[in-house]
Amino acid sequence: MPSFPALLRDDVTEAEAERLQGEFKARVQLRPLPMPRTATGVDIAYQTTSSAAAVAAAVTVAIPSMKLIETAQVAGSCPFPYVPGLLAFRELNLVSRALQTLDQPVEVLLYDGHGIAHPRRFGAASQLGLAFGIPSIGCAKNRFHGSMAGGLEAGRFATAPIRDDATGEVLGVAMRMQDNAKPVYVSPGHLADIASAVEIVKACAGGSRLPEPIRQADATARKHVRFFEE
DNA sequence: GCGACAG
DNA sequence: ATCTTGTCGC
Repeated sequence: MPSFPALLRDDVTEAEAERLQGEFKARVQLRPLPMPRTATGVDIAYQTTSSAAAVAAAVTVAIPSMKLIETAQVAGSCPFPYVPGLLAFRELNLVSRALQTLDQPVEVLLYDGHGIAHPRRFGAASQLGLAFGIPSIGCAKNRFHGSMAGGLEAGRFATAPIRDDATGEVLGVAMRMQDNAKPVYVSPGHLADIASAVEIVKACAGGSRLPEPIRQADATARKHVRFFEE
């Protein structure tokens, strides 16, 4: 059960959503997180770009074997529009419903989006982790807030810091999951720090560009979205 | 005013 | 995010 259900609402206005982020962002905690035994990836697949029909999936795998432990998926709607900075209000309601159908406890959440690498240091990964009081890590496919400092080497697991353009504060890292692959953007969500987040995402590396828990959640969600449409 | 803009 | 075939490469 979530500690802060308000962070999972999808029936708020944009103004209310921003107010909620401002109210809760200070409760995010960054600290070392010991290597967990499992990681749970979550993702959503939509039937249409702008519409609400979607399927959320949660997949728990063992670390470091990446063997499947449990998977859950739920179909529903995401009525809140996509607004840069407010992704949480579009996705977390459905995501939370998928999470609550898991039988096994969740040790750390890997979210397909940013954590503190966000204009208000409160991306969807942070909001999800805080809502449930569970450690979370953001792992996004594209940069959103901040810029990469310096160059990024070509090899697997090469990293480069992502820092706030105004303050210079390091918010996360860009990291290649495979040689020469486009990097993913890793930032702490909640109850983890940058170093821990990087080590955990590394431990979840498989053979693709995305960490295995997220790749599997993505695959599961789109498979079911397709099935529900037919 | 002109870009930038997670999914 | 999603619409989409073949094609280049490991």
